[in-house]
Amino acid sequence: MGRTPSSDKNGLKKGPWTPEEDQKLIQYIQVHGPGNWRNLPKNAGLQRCGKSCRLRWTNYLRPDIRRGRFSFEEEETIIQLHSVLGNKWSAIAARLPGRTDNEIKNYWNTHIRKRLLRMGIDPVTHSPRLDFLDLSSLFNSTQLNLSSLLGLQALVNPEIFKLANSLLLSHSHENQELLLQNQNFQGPELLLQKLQQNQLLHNQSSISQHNDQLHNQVSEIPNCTPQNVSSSSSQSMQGIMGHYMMNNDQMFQKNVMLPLQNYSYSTSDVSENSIIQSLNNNNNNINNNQNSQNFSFDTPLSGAEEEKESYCSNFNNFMKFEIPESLNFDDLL
DNA sequence: AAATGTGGCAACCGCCTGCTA
DNA sequence: TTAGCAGGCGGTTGCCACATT
Repeated sequence: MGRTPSSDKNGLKKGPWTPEEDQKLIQYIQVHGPGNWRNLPKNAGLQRCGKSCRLRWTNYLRPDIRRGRFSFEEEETIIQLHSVLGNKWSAIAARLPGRTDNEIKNYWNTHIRKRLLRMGIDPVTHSPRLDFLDLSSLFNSTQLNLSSLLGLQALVNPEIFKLANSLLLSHSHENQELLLQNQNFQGPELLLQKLQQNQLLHNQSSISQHNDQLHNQVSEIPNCTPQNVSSSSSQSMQGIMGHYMMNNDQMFQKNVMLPLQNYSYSTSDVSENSIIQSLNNNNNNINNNQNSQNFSFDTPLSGAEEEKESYCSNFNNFMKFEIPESLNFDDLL
């Protein structure tokens, strides 16, 4: 693992550490502490640069390192922190005891990031990627206003559009004016951008008030029936989606943005209480397995993933969509 | 069984920041 | 004030293991 053992021009060894080197480093630090990293290798009898010793110690040998799979809670924390902090791995690691920035970075790049991409979520902005469905041409070629957008109601969950409309009304009259008056509507990006901006800019009390409304409205959404979903993106939605159902402030993103990417809708018999409960229990232990469904996946699930799949199934059943192959948007608009 | 592709991850690289003389 | 240095940080590399063809 790692790089081929080699030496640099100063005769210092590079590449993977041997057990003997690890032992030397551990023993030295246990006795003397790390002290000056530059002097450490010489004092410890290691043919390594100080930097290499420091990295080996902080990323692998430190006794408080927690190794093994990331738990569901850890993964949730990483996603949430990343949505706020970005690629500040050390800052994220500071909130995950026993995990190193390097480990978190690797986990993000090899697991979380890929899954977000499969879900059509931009791993940088944590927002839905509209290129996921490439609707730009559709919207650019059609004069669009809010009414026509809401005309999609026949195709998607009507309650979601009701929610979207309600949000537009409650958040800002600007939205309506923008959408209804702008005959040269620039496409879905603008719509979503404006909606998100208004969501973000709304003051705290309004958000609080709005969250209550959201709860009431979401609780009115009829029960849904699971439907076989063939696309990989839909499958992966059942995992990380857990994060996006956690935060009430992100409800809008989940209930409005994501449905816009997934046009076909079907209802299922998920418990509305379980949805609300999930929304109200961010980062708390949730063991609501009564509505768990069995799904097939491309790869075996880790413990954390299995936990998530079960945990998220309620919401995912609720938010399951398909894109009909024969869909003709011109007719709809 | 061999070749090829892919995922995972430890380790390296180079830039940045803060401290100190 | 500034130059030098140590440590921190994020991005990238490249090998190994496993899966797929």
